[in-house]
Amino acid sequence: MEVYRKLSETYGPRNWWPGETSFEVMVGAILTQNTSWKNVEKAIERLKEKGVLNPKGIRELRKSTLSSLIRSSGYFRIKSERLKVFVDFLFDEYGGSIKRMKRERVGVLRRKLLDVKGIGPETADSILLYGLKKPVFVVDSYTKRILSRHGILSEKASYEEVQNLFMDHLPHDERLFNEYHALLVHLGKTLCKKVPRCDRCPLKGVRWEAQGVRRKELTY
DNA sequence: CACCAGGCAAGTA
DNA sequence: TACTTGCATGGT
Repeated sequence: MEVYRKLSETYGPRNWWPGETSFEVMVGAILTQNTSWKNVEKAIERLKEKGVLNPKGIRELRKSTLSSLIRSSGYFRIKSERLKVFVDFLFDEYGGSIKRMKRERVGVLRRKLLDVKGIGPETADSILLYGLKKPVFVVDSYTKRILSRHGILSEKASYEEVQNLFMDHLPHDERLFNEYHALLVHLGKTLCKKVPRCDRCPLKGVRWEAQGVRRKELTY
């Protein structure tokens, strides 16, 4: 928790996830796979202009048309297929209603999402946390990198392993998980890159013991 | 020019 | 299970 407090007081509220509706957040979660958010924003904007940024709109678009609208987000052929498969799932399971989807038990919904082709653990958890406000911790490459740089975990620890490290030792609070992950991404983007800038890192000297990890002084 | 960005699935051994 | 490759645009 000391890590969270430090990041929070340094960077302040990150206001994640940008998006006017739950569905918009879910679409963003798929489009941002291995892609910069900037490129996704343009695609989201084009979908809005066309008035199709809703379950019915995506469902009724031709795949080729959808591809052209989301071109800026990269992997556009694969992602148009993934959006199609996702909205089909939404209609098959919940009649196209996000509200009904939200009523599903988290554990059940997570497993169902993981069965959807094109939705892996990070996308599923982003949909749950940022789209539906469920208390699920999202792990991404920055999270892994930061933890491994600090010697907490191996660089190739499994997704669940990293996720459990947080969820086993933090209160299951949606707002905390939201802010914590957003802060880790911000730190990753600004300082914890391939060539790290540890001299400016706000976590210099901070301990992770509140994570349930044995005391470990960070060394820079 | 190279490298990266808020991953995932499919193929191979 | 563990590794490799394809997917693609746009910014630095």
